[in-house]
Amino acid sequence: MFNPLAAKLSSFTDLADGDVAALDALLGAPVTGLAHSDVIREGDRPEQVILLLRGWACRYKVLEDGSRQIVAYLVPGDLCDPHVFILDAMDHSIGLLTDATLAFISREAIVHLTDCCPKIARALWWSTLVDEAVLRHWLVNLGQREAFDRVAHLFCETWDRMRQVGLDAGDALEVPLTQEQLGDTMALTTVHTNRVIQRMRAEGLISVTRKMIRVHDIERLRAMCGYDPTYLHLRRRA
Amino acid sequence: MFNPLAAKLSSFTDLADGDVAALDALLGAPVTGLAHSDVIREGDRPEQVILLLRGWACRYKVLEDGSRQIVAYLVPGDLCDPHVFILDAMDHSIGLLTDATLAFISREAIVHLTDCCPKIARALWWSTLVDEAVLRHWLVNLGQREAFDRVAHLFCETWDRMRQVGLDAGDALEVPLTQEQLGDTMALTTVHTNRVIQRMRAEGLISVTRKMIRVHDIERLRAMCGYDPTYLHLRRRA
DNA sequence: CGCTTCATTGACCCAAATCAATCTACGTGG
DNA sequence: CCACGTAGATTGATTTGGGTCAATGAAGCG
Repeated sequence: MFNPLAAKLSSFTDLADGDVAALDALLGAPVTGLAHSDVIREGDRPEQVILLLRGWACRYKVLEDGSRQIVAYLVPGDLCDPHVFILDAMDHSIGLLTDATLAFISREAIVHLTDCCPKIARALWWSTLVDEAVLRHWLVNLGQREAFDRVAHLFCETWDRMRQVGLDAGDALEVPLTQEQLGDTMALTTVHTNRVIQRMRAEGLISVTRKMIRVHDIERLRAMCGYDPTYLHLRRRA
Repeated sequence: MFNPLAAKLSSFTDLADGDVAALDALLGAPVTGLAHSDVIREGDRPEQVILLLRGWACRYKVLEDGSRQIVAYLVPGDLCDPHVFILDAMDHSIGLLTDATLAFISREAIVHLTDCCPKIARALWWSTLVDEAVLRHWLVNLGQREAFDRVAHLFCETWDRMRQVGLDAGDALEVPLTQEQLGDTMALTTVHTNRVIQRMRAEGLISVTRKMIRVHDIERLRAMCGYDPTYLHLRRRA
C-alpha cells in the first residue's frame, strides 16, 4: 500500500527498509471520514494521533462571533502532533475538508516507533519544525500580503507539499476546496475570495469547477507573488 | 542567579534539584546585546541556541518591499528552538527589541541536557508545543480580529507569559516596545497603532511613556477582548 | 423537480492605509 | 549648558482594499 508518511519523511532523510516497514505497520485498519466532519474537537484529550492517508483536513478555530480561521492544512502523509499527549487538551479542532481516509495511531505505537527508529524520530522532529515554519510563513502572509498574493502563496506552498508526497497531478495542482474554505484560510470573505479567483482565471493561471481549483501555470504564479520555498526545508528535490 | 528558564519549565512540571542544577549550568558567561541588533540572521546555520535572560527579542521576517512581520516574541526564560540543528538554515531572523542579556548554549550542552534529564526533555517538548500554539493563536488574531482586539490580546498573552517567569511588575505589565514594533507585530501601521493606543489610554487601561507601555487594568482588557489563555497550556497558576 | 450548497455579481460602506506635517523627548558635540 | 539632530509619538486629511448586504445563477442530489 502507498504510504504517504514514508514518502514525506523520505524527502528529509534516507529511510532503511526497517524504517519503512515500521511506518507501514502504522497503517492498519484505515478509517473513512466525510467532508465537514471533525476528527478532533477543541477541548478533547486525544488518546491517538491521526495520520491522513487520503483527502484534505485542516486545523481551525472558531471565535465567539462564529468566524472561523483555518490555521493549517493537512494533506496525505501529514501526521498530527506526534507529541500531543504532553499537553492537557486540544486548543483547536481538526476537521475534514474533503472525504478522507485516516489511520488512528495509538500513543504506544508512537512511543515505540520513536524509541526503535532514531532516523524516524529525527525525521518526525524535522516535520514538526517545518510545520512551525509554515505557521510563521502564514503569519507573514496574513500580516503583510494583499489578497491576491496570499492566495497565490498558498497555492505555491501546496504544490510543493503535494509534490513532496508524490501526489502532483502532472503539471497541475488540484485544490479540492470551496471558496469559503479558502477564504477562512486567507482571512477573506467568500465574495472577495471569488474576485481573486476570477482574476487568476482571467490571467489563465487556474481553472475552476465546482469544489475544485486546478492550478496550471505554477511557474508564472510563483513569479507573480515572489514565492520562495526555503521555509519548507525540502532537502531532496525529485 | 535567577534562572528564568527554570522558572518557566517549573510552570509545567516539578523539577528536581538536579534538574535545576543542570539548567543553572547553562547560564555561564552571559552576553549583553543592544536593542535593534540581530542575534541570528535568516540564512544562518546556528551552532548554538540562545537563551534570553533579560530584555525582549523577536522572530521576524522582512519582505522584498521592506515591510516587516514579527512572528513571535521572546521574553526572559525563552530558549530558541532546542532542535534547530535538524534544519539546514534559519528561515527567519531573531533580533533584539530592547537591550538584553543572552546565554549562548552549545549543541552539545542541549543534547547532554535532554539525554540526562528526561523531565527537562519533556518540559522542553511542552515549551515547543506551546510556542506552536501561540503561533496558531496569532494567526487567528491577525486573520479574524480588528485592531483594538489584536493589541489587547497581545497584552493579555504577554501578561500571562511574564507572570509565568515571575516577571510581573506588581499589578501592571510593562511592555518596552515602540509603537512601530507593536505595529510590525499586529500588522498595523504606526499611525493606526497609535490610534489604538490612544483609545486604550483614554479608556484608562494603559499609560504610555517613551518606549514603554504600562498595562494597568488587565482584568478589564481581558473582558473587552474575550481573552482565553487556554492555548498557553499553563499548568500551575501562582 | 425542488433543495441545498457553491459560485458569481453589483451597489455601497468602513477599518485601516497612506500621505504629510508637527510635536516632544532625549542625547550629543561644541 | 545649550543648540541641534533624531527617534519616536501624534494629528489631520484623504484614499482604498476588502467587507457587507442582497440577489441571481448553476450544479448536484434525494
